[in-house]
Amino acid sequence: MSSDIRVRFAPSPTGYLHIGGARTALFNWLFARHHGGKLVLRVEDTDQARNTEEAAAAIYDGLKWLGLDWDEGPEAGGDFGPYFQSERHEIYERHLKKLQDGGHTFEDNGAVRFRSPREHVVVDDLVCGQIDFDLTNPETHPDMTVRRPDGSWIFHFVNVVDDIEMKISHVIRGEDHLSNTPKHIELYRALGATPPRFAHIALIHNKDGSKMSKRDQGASVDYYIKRGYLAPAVRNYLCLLGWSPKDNREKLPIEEIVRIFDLKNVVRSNATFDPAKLHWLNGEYAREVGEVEFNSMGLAALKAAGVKWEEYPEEYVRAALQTCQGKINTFDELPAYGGFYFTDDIVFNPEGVAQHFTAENRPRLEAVRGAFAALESFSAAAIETTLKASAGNLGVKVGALVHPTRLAVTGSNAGPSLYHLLEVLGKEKVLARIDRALSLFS
RNA sequence: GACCCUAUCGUCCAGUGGCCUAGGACACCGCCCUUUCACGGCGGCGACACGGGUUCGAAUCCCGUUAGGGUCGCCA
Repeated sequence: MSSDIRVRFAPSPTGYLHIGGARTALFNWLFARHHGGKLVLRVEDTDQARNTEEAAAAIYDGLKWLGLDWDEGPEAGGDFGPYFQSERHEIYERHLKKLQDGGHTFEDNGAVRFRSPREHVVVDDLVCGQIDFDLTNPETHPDMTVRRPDGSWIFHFVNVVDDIEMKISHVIRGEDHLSNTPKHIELYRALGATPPRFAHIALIHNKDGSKMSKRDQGASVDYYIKRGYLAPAVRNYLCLLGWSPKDNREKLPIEEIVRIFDLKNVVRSNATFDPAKLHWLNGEYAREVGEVEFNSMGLAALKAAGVKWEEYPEEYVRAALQTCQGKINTFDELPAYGGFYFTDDIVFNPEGVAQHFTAENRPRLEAVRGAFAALESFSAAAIETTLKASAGNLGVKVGALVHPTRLAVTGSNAGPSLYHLLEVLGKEKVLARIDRALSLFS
């Protein structure tokens, strides 16, 4: 399906993809994909920063990770390039000439400024509705500069020129640009162009209500990549920030969101980023990913935490990780959750020790050890049967044996299914760990 | 300060004049399930910022106030 709909994401190369920018890119992407239009990626590097390519690469990485592919732009090419503003001087020059020829500019200390027509401008925003701006007063709405004395360009101008040249039909961007829009519209008109449709989406805030900025933890997409979040989960969560399917569904496949996405359903008020909800959503996705993906994500997280799983047999590693799936929400929780599989140097939880390594429990753990030692097949089923039989013999609840045993073998009060974890660990290791734990009893 | 946007549970969303004693999700708290922790199930806590209108009837419409956010750059 072809369409004249063309949208763009136009970040400046800051070296990382801001979560708010990601959401803006996402909404542009959804809009483009929904309508069968095109998404253009344009790098706004008018400042001609040194390492533009490198800094921009970080943004590509973030977009790619989120699965937001662009149809035109860096790495993709296209008929409306170049896609770096620093390479578009001639184009800006041409439009400036047009502006000057039309008598829309004046010089001010070497800078070129655009003379506002001084009228009311109505912005008909797809999200915010019709807004009437009164630009008649130069005191409150000064004429904007278009070009500096040193020849470099001002954002507003190049932004508008590029959108004209790239035939952008819809500008979907952050609400922080809403107040600038009437000025942009004046520029479009002075350049003889029809303004695109605008859609300003509300900003994303921190818990304390402040605008999310680079300083804030979790403000960069990279943060979630490093912490082992799943891209579909982060993307799904971002969709929910300012948009909803209107039927109370929270977890939706991206294909479904593309299908039903509509700017009409975009909320007008600011949203607060809620890490807890993302954490939950990620867990929902982590529970349903395939074994292969779960394990590879898990191994990456273990490696990042310095856990040396490479020294263990492949089958052991695979089985160990599988006992953890369904239990953790994000992969950065894995080292603490299942790290005991990959070291014999168990660190015991102090509260657990005080609670379970008691004089009363000593003979119980010894009994468990004895029963395990006598086991032919060290399978989860056999272990369970044995442990329950031991509890029966001792006249105690199963829990009275489970807790000390778990603590002795893993050092923790919580973890994967005890029976399965013991099976994975194997008889030899289990007995050795119980012996060591026994020596720690008060 | 001027201009603009916004205003429903702590948070994210439903709700567009009567179906609302306001619904869902996250978080939190109970109970159940259970070898732990999770998951899951059940239940609880919890909001229409305030004041005026309009209307037979307002969370929903209008005005004002307050609050939050944004923009007013030779930053992007």
